[in-house]
Amino acid sequence: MSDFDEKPEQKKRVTAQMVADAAGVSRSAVSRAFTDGAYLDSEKRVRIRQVALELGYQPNALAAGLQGGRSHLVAIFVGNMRSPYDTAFVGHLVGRLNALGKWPILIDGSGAQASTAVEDVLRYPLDAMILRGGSMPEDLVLQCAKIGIPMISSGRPVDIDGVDNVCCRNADGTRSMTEFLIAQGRKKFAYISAPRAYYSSTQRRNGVVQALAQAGRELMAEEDGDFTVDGGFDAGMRLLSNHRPDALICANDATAIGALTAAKEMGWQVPDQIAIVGFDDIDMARWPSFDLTTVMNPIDRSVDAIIELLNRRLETPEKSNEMILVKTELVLRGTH
Amino acid sequence: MSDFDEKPEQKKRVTAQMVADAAGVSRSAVSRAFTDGAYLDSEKRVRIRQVALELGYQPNALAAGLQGGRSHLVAIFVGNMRSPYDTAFVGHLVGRLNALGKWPILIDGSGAQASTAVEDVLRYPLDAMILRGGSMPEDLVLQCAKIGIPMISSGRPVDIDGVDNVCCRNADGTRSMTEFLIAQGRKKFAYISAPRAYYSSTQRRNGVVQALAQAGRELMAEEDGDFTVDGGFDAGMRLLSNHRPDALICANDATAIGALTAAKEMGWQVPDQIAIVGFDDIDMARWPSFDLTTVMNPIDRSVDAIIELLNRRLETPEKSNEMILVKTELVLRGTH
DNA sequence: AAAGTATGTGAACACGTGTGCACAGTCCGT
DNA sequence: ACGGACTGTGCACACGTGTTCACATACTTT
Repeated sequence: MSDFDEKPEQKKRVTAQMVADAAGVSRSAVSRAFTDGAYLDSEKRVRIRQVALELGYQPNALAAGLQGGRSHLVAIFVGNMRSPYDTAFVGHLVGRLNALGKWPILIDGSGAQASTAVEDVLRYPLDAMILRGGSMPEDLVLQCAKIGIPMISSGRPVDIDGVDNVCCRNADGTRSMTEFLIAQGRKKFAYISAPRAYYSSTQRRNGVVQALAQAGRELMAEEDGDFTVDGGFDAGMRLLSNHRPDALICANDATAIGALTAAKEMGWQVPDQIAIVGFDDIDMARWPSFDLTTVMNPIDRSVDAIIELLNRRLETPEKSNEMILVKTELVLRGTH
Repeated sequence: MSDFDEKPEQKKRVTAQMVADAAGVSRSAVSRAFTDGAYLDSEKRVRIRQVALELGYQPNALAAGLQGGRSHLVAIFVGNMRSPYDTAFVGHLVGRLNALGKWPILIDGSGAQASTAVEDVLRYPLDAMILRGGSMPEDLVLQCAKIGIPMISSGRPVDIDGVDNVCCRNADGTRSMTEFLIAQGRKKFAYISAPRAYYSSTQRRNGVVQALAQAGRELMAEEDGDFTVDGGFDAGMRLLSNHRPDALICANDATAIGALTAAKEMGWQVPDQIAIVGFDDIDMARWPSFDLTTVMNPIDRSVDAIIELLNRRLETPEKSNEMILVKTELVLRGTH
């Protein structure tokens, strides 16, 4: 019947005490073997780690986090998991956080249960909370701030104590794009926007209007999109049926791709009759079918900024709020 | 000088003991106020929760998880954070997990540090680990299995004890698509694949070959792509320069979109001269510029299956492995 | 009125780890 | 030879919670 015993069905997690017993040392020694900079005979350290490896031991992060230090957990609230830009953004961010030894917990901000999800995740002592686009209800932001969780918002500035911001220079981007198109000889400008709730669309529109005003011009037409390809397509159809602009600036790339498709379908020659440009420089903008001229909203630089702010905030929790503005760049392809 | 005291700079987390003191009850009562099904006077319960709300108290999930029950943490290993299909998949999955009260920790499998990241995240007592696409090194899979962490793999079957699988019927999908195209009168078939390392590409190719064999035919041409639009574009260029097929089946939608663009650029009439079809039905397949006929690889049903397997595995940890096969559907649009 | 039962609550333990503190042992300088 | 500096290690405490157990109180039954 010893066969029965041979399958211990080890379901319990291996604990430091078991390693200590197996290696003939105290539990403290095991703990020290896994903490850098702790006093421990180096030969003993390797022996302990060897035993730990054989037993499959890993320090329990829950117990360690309880200890008072950092938990290494970072929540990411992402407003729209469908948007190509946001998903690409989150992809980069996750990679960087992983490399830093931080663990990103994702919260889908588009779901109906987003508020309760945020509320519940606060049961974990988070190192930080990162907001990507979308809008987290203000009372939740305040609650996080009250609890003392560092927050970093990207894509929509949040003016609350304890919240750092990373934002791209939206107006600068569309302003220089508009100036470029004016210099190129374009005269009749139109804009496809996004709902007012999207902060960045308004900013981008401002840039266009400012550059036009500087040149003594103004928008000849305007339509409402919704940051999606379908929305851009519909808005493009409506706009190009009623007006004949020679430059169409869109609130983002998805909108521009939709509008570009609509224009081609209606028989417009791009870029001969009309320039159509977007904002963001998502992967699809580069696809040969679109070859979209656009304003780059640099993901890598924004993520760098987030990581930088995160490190600074963890270093000095009481520091004053910061806002890092990320520069845009014109990406000149085939639609201007 | 009382002003000085009024700003306590409360940085420490509120603990159950503080709530107990403030409410004039024992700490146990506070704990019970937050656990469903615990004996506690209902009037007292609401009073405690009221005090907790005012103080901003939330039970510390780290300490609670230490208690022995579930940790509610679920790791998601995602092979490629750039792929539109995978990111959409993860988006859905995150939403569903949030609604279930599980917290998804993301691991970027494409980074160089992916292995150590997986190793490190195992310090948390995870409820489960979900693999989406990509390939997690086998030794890590075995390590997870040894520790006893339930694993669910999606997109690439893993035949290891303790690993459940969700997989779409790749071969069935391309087989019925091929049969459909044959019935439609197409005769000369070509295929653009992905590297052999991608399990699903091989399966999809098999479906094509089987359907052709059934009709007494075989592939007339074949090129290697890499599951990306650029790869599909290049492969399409090469293939269509040297052959004149009337049906081109691609390993996934991104490849098909690239090939479609190449075909149009070379002056091919789609679908009159050639049918070009993909696999997955990503958002972009629906975009008006592509209007791609494809095989739907249903994300919602796959995610449903994952959630189902997760629940069953948590219910009965010792149950035998399961494999759920997800049915595909033809999506007939404009490129056939 | 006594005995039994239902209800509510506090004390104490367990979870697994990091670390301050005290102590043992070794090496060096005078 | 002796005191001091240095190195290495175990003990014990703290972290914040869920839960068992015993106990106190109120209520019902014979």
